[in-house]
Amino acid sequence: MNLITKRIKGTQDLLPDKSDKFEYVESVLKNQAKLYGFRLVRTPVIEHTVLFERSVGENSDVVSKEMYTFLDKSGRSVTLRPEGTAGTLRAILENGLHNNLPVKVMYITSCYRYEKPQNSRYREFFQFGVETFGSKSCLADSEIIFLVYSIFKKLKVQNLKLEINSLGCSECKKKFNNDMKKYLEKNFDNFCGICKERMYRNPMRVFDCKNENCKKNLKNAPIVLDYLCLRCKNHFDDLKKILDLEKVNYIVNPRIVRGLDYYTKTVFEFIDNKSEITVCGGGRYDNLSEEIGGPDLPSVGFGLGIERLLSLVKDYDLEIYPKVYISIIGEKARFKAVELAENFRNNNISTEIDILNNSLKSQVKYADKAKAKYCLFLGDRELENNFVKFRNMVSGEEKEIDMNNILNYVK
RNA sequence: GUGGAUAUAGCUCAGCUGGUUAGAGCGCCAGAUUGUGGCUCUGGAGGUCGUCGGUUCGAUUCCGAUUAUCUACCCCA
Repeated sequence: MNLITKRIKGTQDLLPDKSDKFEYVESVLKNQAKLYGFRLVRTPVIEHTVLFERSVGENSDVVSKEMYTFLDKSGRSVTLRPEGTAGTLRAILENGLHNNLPVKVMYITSCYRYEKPQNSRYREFFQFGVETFGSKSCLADSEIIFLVYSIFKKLKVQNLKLEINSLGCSECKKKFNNDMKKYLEKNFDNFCGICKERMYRNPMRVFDCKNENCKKNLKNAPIVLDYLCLRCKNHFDDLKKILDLEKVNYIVNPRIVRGLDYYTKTVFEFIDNKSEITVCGGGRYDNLSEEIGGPDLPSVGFGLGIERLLSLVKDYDLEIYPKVYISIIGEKARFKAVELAENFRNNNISTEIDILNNSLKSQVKYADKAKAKYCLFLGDRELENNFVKFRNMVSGEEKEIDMNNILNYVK
């Protein structure tokens, strides 16, 4: 085969084999979130570019080099969403939902980032996320962490670790960044080029560098947690207390800072022990609403990578098999078979029928592969005497059933 | 953007230091079994050997370029 074109780099075709699993996981995500009181929102894939510049942060890698941004026909700069939070918050504010607090919403959407694809990393990927708006309380933080936990439990995903940290409010962040900058400047020559740039734009992010040398030089660097004001410290301590009470295991890692600029106070990541890949990341973003022109609206949420989650889900249960297969023997039976099939389907019985004009043998073979429960045979003999031959595909048992009674039989 | 690997049938892959007609397994279709799946046997369909160029009497094989895929880094879900 020589197609004129293939799928776009970093995108995936979701074929029936995998889509069953996708549907299953999606239903678990939605059901668990509903248990916690989150309701679904859908926002457009496409937003004005400025929304992401302001929220995710112009200096972040996501905005500065990974966005699908283009001018539409009227010359407006628009962007395919690179994450779910900004659009969700925009929609909440624009539609005035923040007048009834708290607002708890979830979303499952595709996101787009123009980067080089690799393991568990795509240009089009699916994100599940929840956001709680209007609560300063660490109960809101713990609630979403419990939700993630319950999802993994339900899906039987194990070997994940939870790392948490607190970045503090804007005051704490500012003080820390100042000292961090001083520290980095003192050791300026010991850091790699990227870090050197970062120390001026967003010093905290130097912690994300994986360069061994840089890591070494960070050993005596200031620690965010030492800079928390009393309120932030209490918030973080309370969160830990609640997690302890519910026996949720976590590691405090003062080095996780996250790449999206909007995070404040609590941040957390669920990391797969084997691959070290972050499956779920989130935290608090109390200033984001004001950043995009909204009121003071404390918020907390997370994003969870569906593809990454799918690769961790081993077994799942989803009945998708047709119940009945109708095999057709000879020309005359075709119309009767169609009539029967439609009758079954109208009665909520999933039914398949030969549409390839295949031999009877391959028809039954197909029924077997499709895992149909029953196979019906319709040929001249049956038509003449007004019955249907009925075969139980599991036991192999066969019966002749009166045509007028067949519906009750397959039910 | 930087590094590594790969590209042969629908899928997974063989193909020796270059040599007639490019193979296997699985899958698909058919027959053995003239109206019946799972097991077995037999046959069949299906390939511009990623693309372009070079070396050669001759290239799937060697060389160059290009594209695509995978993978590591950066970053993130």
